[in-house]
Amino acid sequence: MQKQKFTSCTIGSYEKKCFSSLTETEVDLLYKNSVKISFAKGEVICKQGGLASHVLYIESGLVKVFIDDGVSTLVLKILPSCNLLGLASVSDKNKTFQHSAMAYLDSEIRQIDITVFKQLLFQNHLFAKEIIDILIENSAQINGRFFSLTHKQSYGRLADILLCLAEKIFKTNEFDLNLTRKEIAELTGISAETVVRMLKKFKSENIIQITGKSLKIIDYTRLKRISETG
Amino acid sequence: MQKQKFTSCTIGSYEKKCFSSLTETEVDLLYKNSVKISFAKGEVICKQGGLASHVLYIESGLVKVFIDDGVSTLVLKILPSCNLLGLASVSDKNKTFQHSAMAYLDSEIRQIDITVFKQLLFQNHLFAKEIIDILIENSAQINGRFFSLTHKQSYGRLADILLCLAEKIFKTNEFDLNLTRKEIAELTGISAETVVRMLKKFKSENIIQITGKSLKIIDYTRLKRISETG
DNA sequence: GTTATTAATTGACATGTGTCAACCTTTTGC
DNA sequence: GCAAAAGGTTGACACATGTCAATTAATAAC
Repeated sequence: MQKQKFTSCTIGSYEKKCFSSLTETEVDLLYKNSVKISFAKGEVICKQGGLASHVLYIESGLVKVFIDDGVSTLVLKILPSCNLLGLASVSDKNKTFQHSAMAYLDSEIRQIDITVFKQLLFQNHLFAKEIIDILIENSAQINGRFFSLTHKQSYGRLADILLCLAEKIFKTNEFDLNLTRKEIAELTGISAETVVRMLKKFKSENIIQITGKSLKIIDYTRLKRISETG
Repeated sequence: MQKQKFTSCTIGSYEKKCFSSLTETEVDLLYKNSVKISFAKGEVICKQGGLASHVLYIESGLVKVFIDDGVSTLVLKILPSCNLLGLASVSDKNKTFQHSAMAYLDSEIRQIDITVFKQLLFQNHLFAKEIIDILIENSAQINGRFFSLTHKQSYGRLADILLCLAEKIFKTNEFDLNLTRKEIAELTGISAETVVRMLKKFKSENIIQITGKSLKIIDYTRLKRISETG
C-alpha cells in the first residue's frame, strides 16, 4: 500500500493571481465594484453568520480563517496575499459567511460585490474554471489538515506548524514567532499549556532554539521525522 | 456571541440532480462518453493516488469517501445516490484521485470522461455554477465534520452519527445497523472497542435499544442533547 | 453441519492531553 | 514610570480513549 503524507500545515498555497483569466475590461469592472479596506493585526474581517454580500480578496497581509461554536475555535486555514476568502457566498444558498476571518498581520482586503463576481463567473468560463480549481485545491488542503488533526499526535502537529511557518511563510529556518501560544494552540488543536510544554521539550532536545520571540529550527531532519511519524 | 452547531454527520446532502442545468444534447453527450459500472458492497470504487481520467457519478447506492496514510483511515463523507465523486480531477493539477471510495451498499457508478466533463463546464456556465455550488456545499459540510471530530468528545460524535443515520439515511428511528463497529469507529474517529463500550452505555441509559442488528433510538431528545453538548 | 474467519465484547492497563490554579514575565495604557 | 492587563510557564491532577489480550458470538466457507 502506498503511503501518503498529510500535514496540518494550513497555508493557503494558491500562488497565482486569481484574476489572470479576466480580460482588462472585466478587471476594470471588478475594481469599480469593489473597495479596499485595511485591517490592523487582530481585527475581525468577517464574522461567521454575518451577512455576506461580497467576496473578499486579500491584497496583502496574512489572514486566519476559522470557525467556532462560541466555546472553541478551529482554524481552517491561513491565507497570505492573493487569495480569495468567503467564496461560499457565491452559492445562492449562503446568505451568510460560513466562517470568521481575522488579520494575523496588518492586511489589505478588497471587498468585491457578489453580483458582479457572479456575473463574471457567468460571462467568462475560464474564470469560472479558475474558481473551481481554487475550490478544489482548498478542499484538498483542508482534507490534509483534517487528517492530521484527527490522526496525528500533538507532537507531530506542532512539528507540522513549525515547518509550515519556516517553509511557507517565513522561508527561513530562523524567524520571529509572532503568534501567541494560544494562537499556536488553535492552529494545532492543542491546549496552550501543552504547547508550552512541547516547545520546551523540543528545546531541551535541541530540535529548536528559542530566544525571546525568535525561533530557530536546529534539527530540521528530526522535526520532519516527528511531523511524519507523529 | 451567536452559537453555531456543527455535526460530524457525513451524509452528502446535495439533493438535486446534478445535471439539471445541462441541455438534452449535452446530457446525451455526457451519457455517450460515460459508462455505468456496478459495485458490490465493500468493493473499492477508486483508490487514492490512482490515475483519475474520469469523474464519478453515483446513480444508486451508498459510497464511503475516505483518505488514509497506510495506517489509519479518515472518512471524509458518505455519499448517497445523485452525487458526484472525484471532482478534484477537474483541476489540471490533479492527475490522480485525492481520496479513495468504497461501496457501503451495492452501488451503480457512472464514470464520466473528464475531457467531456470539462468541455461541458466551459460551454455551459449554468453547469459550471452548479459545480461550484456543489464544491462549496461540500466544503461547508467537511468543515462541520472537521470541527466536530476535533472539538467534540466521543459521545457527542457517536450521537452525531446515530442521528445522521436515522435522519438522513434511513429516515426512521429504528433501522438495521448494517455497519460494523469498526466502520462506525472510522466514521466517528473512535476506536472500535470504545464504540462498543459507548453503545453499551447508551443502551444502559435507555437512550437506544439494540436487538441483533436492529437499532432503535428511544430517547431522541437526549441523544440530540449529547450531540450538541458533547 | 462443522470448521474457519471475522466481528463483537470485555477487562486491565497505560498514557496523552486537558483543566485548574498559581506564579512569573512582558506588554500596554495612561 | 507605574499599574493593569495580557501572555507565558509550571505543577498537580483527572480522565477520556487507545491499546493489547482474551473470550464469546456470529458469519462465511466447504
